[in-house]
Amino acid sequence: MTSLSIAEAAERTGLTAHTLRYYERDGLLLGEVHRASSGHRRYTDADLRWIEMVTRLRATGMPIRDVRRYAALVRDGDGNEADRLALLLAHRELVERQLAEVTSHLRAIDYKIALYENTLDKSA
Amino acid sequence: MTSLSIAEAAERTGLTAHTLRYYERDGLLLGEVHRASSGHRRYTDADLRWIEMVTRLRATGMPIRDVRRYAALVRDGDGNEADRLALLLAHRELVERQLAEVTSHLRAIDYKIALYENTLDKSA
DNA sequence: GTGCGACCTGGAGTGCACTCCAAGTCAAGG
DNA sequence: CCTTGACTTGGAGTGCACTCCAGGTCGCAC
Repeated sequence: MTSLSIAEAAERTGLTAHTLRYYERDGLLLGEVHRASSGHRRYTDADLRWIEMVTRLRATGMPIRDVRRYAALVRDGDGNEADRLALLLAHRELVERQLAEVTSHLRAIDYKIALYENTLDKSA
Repeated sequence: MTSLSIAEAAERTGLTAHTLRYYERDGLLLGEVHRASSGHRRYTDADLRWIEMVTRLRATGMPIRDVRRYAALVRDGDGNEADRLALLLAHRELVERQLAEVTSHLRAIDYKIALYENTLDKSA
């Protein structure tokens, strides 16, 4: 169980140190990150794994507020798995709808691109 | 060529009247929307088609700033098709990367979902 | 024991994309 | 004429997610 400084954790997770502190302050983590005697944060593997999950949720567009809610459920421990599942399922639904929407808009943009490529071919 | 009030245009485009005014003010449209003698905006079919394109660009994550740049190119007329194409191609590239990223994060979340479904199955 | 670099905190600031407000205009209905 | 409702404007306000700052602490190297 290695334990990393905030700078190292930032590098591992792809977040900034600022963001790591912000997530902790805002209740997105499972608790306070352990501190060294100096008061500096020390991130465990478990911390990093959780932060990776948070990153996945954020990268798929889940608002901070909902990540916080999910974190609260996990923090509360066993017994609310159904709630966690419901939250994740709702999120997946949303993401899939968004993926479909973006894909369809992208196709329309592709069509436009093809038009421009045609125009430029002819004029060349 | 019908011509619609801002409320009607809002309904057709799925944007709010506020947003339509904001887009116009911010240079995302191809020019000032025509006004009735009362000073009220009157949207033409061409306006709506352009707004639809803006909506597609926005819905795929293009920042306002870039939509404005694209609008400026179109407004400037013939001769810069290569620039427009480059802008759209760059955008497509970005969107595709994002789609891939979101999809891969979603798969990881799906895995988590499967774990919860398992847990709940067993305990049921 | 002084300087340095990495870190700490509470709180303020930033950028983006809207979103809303106050005060006013206009055309139509009663 | 007066009211009503849909609109106009410039500008202020909001929500989100960071991002940064000032002032301070800690432990190590010189």
